Amino acid sequence: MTIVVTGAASTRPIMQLIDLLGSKWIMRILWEMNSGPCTFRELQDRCGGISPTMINNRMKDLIAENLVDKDSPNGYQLTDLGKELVILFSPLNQWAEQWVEKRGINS
Amino acid sequence: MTIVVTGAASTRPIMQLIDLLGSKWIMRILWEMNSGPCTFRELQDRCGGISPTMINNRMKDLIAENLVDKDSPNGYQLTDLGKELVILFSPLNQWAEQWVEKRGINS
DNA sequence: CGAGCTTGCTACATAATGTGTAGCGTATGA
DNA sequence: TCATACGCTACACATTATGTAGCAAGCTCG
Repeated sequence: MTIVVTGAASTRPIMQLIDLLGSKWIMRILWEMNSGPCTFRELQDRCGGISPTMINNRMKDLIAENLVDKDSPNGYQLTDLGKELVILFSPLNQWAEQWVEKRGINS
Repeated sequence: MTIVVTGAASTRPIMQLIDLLGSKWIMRILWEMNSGPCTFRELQDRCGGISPTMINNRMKDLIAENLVDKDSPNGYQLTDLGKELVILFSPLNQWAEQWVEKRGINS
């Protein structure tokens, strides 16, 4: 068996997460929601005018995954679990800085 | 620490990264490549039979972004920069474990 | 040499997914 | 009552991914 990675591929949590995060707009939405609760339409703006169809579908997904909450009086907001996830993005933020620097030379 | 969202959205490094990682298959490919250099077709297998068109396009992207290297005698492999990025995924791995646990209760 | 294998990769028809825009029904405030 | 903002839907159009077939180049082995 060549798969030494740990466990069976498609059922592993990380694979599910990768699938989720790999859906278009999901990471962007999570990132934008980190700056606080917001309405449907404000979220649309924060994401640069993404279509309402998309917002709606993605929010359904995120709610189903327990990363976002809708019942609050403030509109949509991250759940605690969601917040924990987004916090893990910040090393990516730092990495991205140096990535763009190193890349910026040719582009 | 709070992630301060300032500046023009689309030009910020993190946004570029989010765009990249949000492309279908990119995270999966990066993750799979972490278990070592491999050929085009083996990578296809690791990713569960993804289409060659997709592999080819994504590898072009990853090479252009300086995350993957093709000229090695071993086929495709992560660059140092690529390795650094994939390392940042491991907290996600841990998070995913408890996410699936907590989610499993209601579903 | 030459048959058989694997390699990276392309072509292209079909299916899936995302976009853009208009607008509905409800709430809220003036 | 009228205007405005809300969450959300409908739907035609565009973009992107999939699946399958197959090519040209490079082994390897008799």
